[in-house]
Amino acid sequence: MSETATGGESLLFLTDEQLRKGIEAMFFAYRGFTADPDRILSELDYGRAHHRAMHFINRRPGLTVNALLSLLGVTKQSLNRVLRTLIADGLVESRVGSHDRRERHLRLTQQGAELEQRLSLAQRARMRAAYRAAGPEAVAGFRQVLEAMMDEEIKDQYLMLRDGQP
Amino acid sequence: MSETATGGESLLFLTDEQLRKGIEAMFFAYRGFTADPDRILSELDYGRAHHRAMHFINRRPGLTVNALLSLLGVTKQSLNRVLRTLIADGLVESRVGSHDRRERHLRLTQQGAELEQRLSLAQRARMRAAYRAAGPEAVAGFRQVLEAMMDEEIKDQYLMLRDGQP
DNA sequence: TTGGAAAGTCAACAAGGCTGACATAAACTG
DNA sequence: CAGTTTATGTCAGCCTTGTTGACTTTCCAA
Repeated sequence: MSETATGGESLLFLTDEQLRKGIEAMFFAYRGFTADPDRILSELDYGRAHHRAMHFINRRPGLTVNALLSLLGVTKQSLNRVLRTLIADGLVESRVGSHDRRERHLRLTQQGAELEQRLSLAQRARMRAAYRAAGPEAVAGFRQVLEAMMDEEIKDQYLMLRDGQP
Repeated sequence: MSETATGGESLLFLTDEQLRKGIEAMFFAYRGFTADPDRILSELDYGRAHHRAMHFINRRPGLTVNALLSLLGVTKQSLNRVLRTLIADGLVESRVGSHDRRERHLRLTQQGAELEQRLSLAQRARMRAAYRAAGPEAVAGFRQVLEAMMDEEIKDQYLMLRDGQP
């Protein structure tokens, strides 16, 4: 099989060498991705898990515990521990569902929204700098590759979140 | 300031909305990125930390503990725990440096190289599928954005690894 | 009215981060 | 040569965040 061209299109970007660079880029970039919020969180005695929970609660106010569980991909026991501290600290509010009273609907309190904003601002600042440095075409490619890398079920959730009422 | 054009170029890709999508894409994609090796590792009673160590030892055979430490961004105590099990299990070999005998130089054993290959193969398979689905232009953008997202010192290490003798 | 879903809780455990303290050997420096 | 610095390893203890398993309470829906 020719290595330089197949069907008229170069496949050099699929070499193990290229893949390896992508893998290492993902690894190192993810460190940067979480670094800024992590710094803020550690001052407040919270962790990444708290940030993630608050992010999605902010994105979908009133979502149920089950829905959050499925977005985060962790067990309810693990989430519950985080959620309990957030509720105890007055950052998250848990309301019994009106339609189905077994469900708990979660939303950020004023105070929770403020912290979420602070974390989100820091994370967006880095992302914005990266986007600006790379340019719009690169950003489109960035998102395409990431989306293609997701597990199917997770991608469905991502798309729903991405395209639901923004 | 105009929102639609600045210097003749649209900046719509820098809206908070776009940044948010990128942030969520990073989060969900990273799950996919680690999912396949994680499955293999959990069967063998190893974790992600073992994989990361083996990856870089494979990439730079003979690298010192300090160099590995700095690539991974963890403490020596944390790394040592992982390294000790890898050495005990015969996956990694530690040799006293010939020039500076304080240093330990790390390399994969035959057996270690086999496991590394297995993990790497799984991870590359997903990456390859994502690359193929997105196409070469997208892949270039993907890497550009990731590189722009890294911390400076980490980026230097990444570039050295990326461009050092391949 | 009963089955099962949603949620919460308790207990126990593991991985993998962290800090601090200390030991050793080797290399470097004055 | 004496003293300091560097590279590494190790012990002890702590934290976060993940896991499983067992069990309860609530309460909707068939």
